[in-house]
Amino acid sequence: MSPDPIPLRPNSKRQENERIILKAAEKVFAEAGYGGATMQLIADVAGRPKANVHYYFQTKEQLYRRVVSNIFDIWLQAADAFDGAKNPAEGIGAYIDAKMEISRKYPHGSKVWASEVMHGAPIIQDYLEIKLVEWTKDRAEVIQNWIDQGLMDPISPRHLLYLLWATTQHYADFGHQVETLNGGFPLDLDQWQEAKSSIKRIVLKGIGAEE
Amino acid sequence: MSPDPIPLRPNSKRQENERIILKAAEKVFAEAGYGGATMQLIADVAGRPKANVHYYFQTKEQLYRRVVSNIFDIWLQAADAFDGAKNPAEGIGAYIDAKMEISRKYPHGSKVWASEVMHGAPIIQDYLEIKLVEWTKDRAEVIQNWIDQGLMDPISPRHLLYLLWATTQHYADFGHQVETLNGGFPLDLDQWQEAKSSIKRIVLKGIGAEE
DNA sequence: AAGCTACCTGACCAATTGGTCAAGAACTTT
DNA sequence: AAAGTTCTTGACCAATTGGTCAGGTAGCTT
Repeated sequence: MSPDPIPLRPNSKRQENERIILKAAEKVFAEAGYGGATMQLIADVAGRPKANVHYYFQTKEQLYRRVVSNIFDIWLQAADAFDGAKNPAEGIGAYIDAKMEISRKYPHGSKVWASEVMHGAPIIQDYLEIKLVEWTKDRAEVIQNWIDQGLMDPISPRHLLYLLWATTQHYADFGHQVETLNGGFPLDLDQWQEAKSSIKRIVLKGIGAEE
Repeated sequence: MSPDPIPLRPNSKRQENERIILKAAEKVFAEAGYGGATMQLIADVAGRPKANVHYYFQTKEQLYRRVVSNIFDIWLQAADAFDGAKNPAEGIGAYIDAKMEISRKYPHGSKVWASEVMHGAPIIQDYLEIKLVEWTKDRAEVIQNWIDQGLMDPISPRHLLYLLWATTQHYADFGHQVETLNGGFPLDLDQWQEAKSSIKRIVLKGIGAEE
């Protein structure tokens, strides 16, 4: 019934073309939102006819889902920085660095993710309810351990995590605002560095975890 | 040529109907984004035929612009909390309270605003480039004064403001995520209180401005 | 060179979109 | 009660949308 053109052994051509389309889609979804994005525009940005996009991704929703889960995986990976550490200053410091690098390197993906969650996560509820809940629980426990060991002040781990997420995402999601307030120019590398150290300074001192 | 049905002395009926439509529009724009929102859905939520919505707001963009500027004005008003204060703990503390109240009371509007900025502020560039730039400059000066008076640590005022905006907005914009991580329930009043005091505690200590 | 599979795409379609309009209903003002 | 204004809305339209499909090409395997 369904032709289902997905080959058994992923062809290199398919992989490459999917990559190009996903990159274009990420940009268009980020700039226009899910509802505002059109398959035609994605096709144009990817430099191919619309039917070709539909050859690789049958529906708009499938394409969108791939874009979202790609960035979500990157997002979760930043947790590695968290895990190896033996004290809050090291762990949270590294986590801030990692998340800021994500905001800098994947601004489109960050926006797509933010947009998705903001609109009630209609497409990736399952991700949120399983992976994220688990991830948060683990990390909150790490923080609680630090508190119990007297390595930092007794602060609600959950609200600390929200502060970290919000602040680091801000530089991607509200990048346009940040840019406007920077005289119309994107932050340069020095300014990114300044942002990172400002955040780390406030947060680490704020939770009583200075080195 | 254009009928232009706007009466010279704003009728009370018009005011009331505009209010109802604006409220419905705010919700729909927040949940679906500008591109995903439809005039038909807004009309349905407002409980009136689509043509009636078009009677009060000629175009989708005009309606949207009104929704966005309404929330932006509320957002800027929170600055009052900032201004009256004589030291950072009081000023920034009050500002955090005010912005958290906005997140709690106007979650739809906050999302619309966030969405607009995230997509490059195509509709309200002018607002951003004039009002916001000015507002930020003023507030940054207030913070700089506090620093110069030795009332707080020497921290980049700009990045501190970003941290405040991001964190307080988070509870509205990412309300769905917060709710999911709260077992599927919205924060109750005690939890909002806990959020506020956690943020204040971290930030005020973090900038060296404890009372 | 024949056969198979993956890839490609112009033309097309049903559904939905923002927006219009004309004809009338409901108020105010005179 | 007539005249003028504001409000209301079903029916309609041109444009755009996501998605389909048939007929073709390119490249590997035998």
